[in-house]
Amino acid sequence: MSSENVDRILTVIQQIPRGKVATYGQVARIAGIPRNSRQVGSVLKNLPPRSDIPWYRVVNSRGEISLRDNLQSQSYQRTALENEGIQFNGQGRLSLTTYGWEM
DNA sequence: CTCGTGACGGTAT
DNA sequence: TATACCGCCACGA
Repeated sequence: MSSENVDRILTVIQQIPRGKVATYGQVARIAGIPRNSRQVGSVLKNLPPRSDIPWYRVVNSRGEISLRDNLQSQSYQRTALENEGIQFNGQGRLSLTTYGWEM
């Protein structure tokens, strides 16, 4: 993938305000690569551990954390979001009211 | 070059 | 609600 797209994807994610979340699809569209949300996940996956990119503010279209494996990162993401006031329901999904960024 | 894979998403059934 | 496909495309085998 062109570093161009990678840069745009990261730039978009950095625009997500604290306490709000965006979906992979939204990030992809805004970054200029509609229907290619897989690339967003791919980029985040390759982020260096110490990155200052708020990757945890990116969730899937169903409002869930998309880290099937790695329970470590999974709980880290959930905690990070809850620390920003974002709430989860009993099914591990976000309350719809927590969206608010370009929906 | 071909294939399988995947932090995804939309539509159809 | 759940399962099945399909589109999309970078990446590595």
